Order: sequence, then C-alpha cells, then structure tokens
Amino acid sequence: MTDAAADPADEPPRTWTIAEVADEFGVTHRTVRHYEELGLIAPERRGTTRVYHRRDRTRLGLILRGRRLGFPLEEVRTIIDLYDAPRGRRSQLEYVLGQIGSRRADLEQRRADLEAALAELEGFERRCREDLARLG
Amino acid sequence: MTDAAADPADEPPRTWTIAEVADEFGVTHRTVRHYEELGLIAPERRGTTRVYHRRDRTRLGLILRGRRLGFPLEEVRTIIDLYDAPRGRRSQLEYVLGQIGSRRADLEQRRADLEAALAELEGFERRCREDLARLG
DNA sequence: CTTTACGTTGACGTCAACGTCAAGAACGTG
DNA sequence: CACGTTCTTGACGTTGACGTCAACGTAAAG
Repeated sequence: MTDAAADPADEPPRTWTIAEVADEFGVTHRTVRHYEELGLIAPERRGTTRVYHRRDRTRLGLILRGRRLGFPLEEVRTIIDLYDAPRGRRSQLEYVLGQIGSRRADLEQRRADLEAALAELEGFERRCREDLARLG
Repeated sequence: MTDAAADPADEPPRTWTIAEVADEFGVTHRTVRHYEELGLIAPERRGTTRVYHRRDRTRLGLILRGRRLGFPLEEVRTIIDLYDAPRGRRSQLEYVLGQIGSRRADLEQRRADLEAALAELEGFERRCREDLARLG
C-alpha cells in the first residue's frame, strides 16, 4: 500500500503512480498514456518514471467527464487548456471569454438535446405504465 | 423542385429521396446509407431506389440527436428500437420498462456531468469578467 | 439518342481512441 | 542477488463511423 497514515507537519505533497491513477479513475494505464501522448496531461518524470500530482488527477477527471459527455479528445483539450490559458492582458482575457462563450453554447445545445431525450423517454414510460395498469 | 403545391384531397403521403433527407438533416448520403447498413433505418424500396417516409425522417432525427449526445450508434439503435418494441404482453411491457429505467439512469448521469461542466465554466467566466473589470 | 443528374452496390481508406503484444529497465523482498 | 512486480518505450491491431472511389443503372432534358 501507499503510506496513507502519518500526516503531522508539511510533508511533500502526495504523488501517485500510473497504476494508482488508472485504478482510481477506472481506466487502463494505456489510456492514461494515450492522453499524455495527446498532450492532455503532462506528469512529472523522475528518471524515466511518471509521477502524477494532484494537478494531473484534476485534469484526468475533466478529461473523463468530457469523454462521458461524448466530446472528442481534441475538443476536450481545448477546453481544459482554456482553464490554464494566459489572461494577463486584456486581449488575452477577451479571447478566453470568447472561447468560453462558444463552449457554453455547445454545452447548452447538448443540454437541450438531453432534456428533449429525457422528456420523450419519460412520456413513453408513462404510457407504458398506463398500459401495464390496464392489464390489471 | 419536388411538387409542393396542389394539396386538395387525400393524396399519397409525401416521400423523400436520399438526397433530400441527407440535405435536410445536414449529413451525406453515405451517412444515411451507413445508418441503414446498421439497421437503424429501413426505407422502402421502389425497384432498387430508396424511398423515405416520415417514419424514416423521425428515426433519423432521433439517431442524430443520439449522435450529438455522444452515444455510439449501436446504443442509439437499442434506444429507438425500444420505441417500436412489442409490448402487448405483461412480460414484454415489464422488459421495456426495465430498459427505459437503464436509459434514464444513463441520461441522468450525463445530465449531472453536463450541469457540473456548465457550472464550472460559468464560474470561470465570472472570474474572467472580474479580472477584466479590474483592468478598467 | 446522347448527355447530365441522381441513384445503386461494393470495396477499400482514414481517423480517433484505445487494446495488445514484445522487450527491456528499475525496484523492493526473501 | 535472483525474482517477481511494476514501470518504460515502441509498434502493430481493432473498432466505430464514416469518406472516397469505381463501375454501373435509370430517367428526365436538350
């Protein structure tokens, strides 16, 4: 096991191996490496071995949520990169805000589709339950 | 053009060619044929030519919405086939209701992911706007 | 009656998102 | 220190969702 006990002063922040993050997020190490190949995450290297920090886990969570939502990984990258984009200058901030707008529109379209699908499904369920009731 | 005028009595219900449905839904004819290969739609044949009815257009709409939501086409098929499944007998109805339950759970998971993503994005947008205001 | 437009069936190509070996290197453990 | 476990880098395989091309039929238009 990885030492989870002993938390007195300020120890170095915890890190994870590739097997640990893969397990934790329910994916294979190949998937994690694939995301790295695409530049979605960039774990530290100690010698040749990958070392994952909290930041990497955060990004991995965002990636997998994007995947569950059906976004292609390239699009996922533009989204999460957005959160790290430089925004010190006004022009940069305005660019980021523009991107945010596009992403929001996209997400809201999806939400509309989703609500429509759910509404249909629920209507159908109701009719089925009525039929079932009629069958006594 | 396809004759859109002259609508006096009860003419035969309107039909469409593959080019028309493809155009209308913004996909290629190859895509439409692909969905037919997978058994997602089954247009009538007049000789060798495909003839699309309202039913086919309805299904195509469901397919494309499923696609926008990121569902694999095989899963889309199980969903739209559900709407046509036999439910005359109690056992059939109960099976259908079970399937509906699974689909609903899936959609609601997606909705949760979607709401989370939107909430994050909106929080980020707010912070960006504050930064912009500070830059006066 | 040839042209032009649209339709058809294969069949192979492609791209994304990984899976699946193979063949080592590094590391704790008996 | 040998051994099994976990890590590494290739590199090729696979599946889904089409794109693309060839080769051909058909039907209205000039």
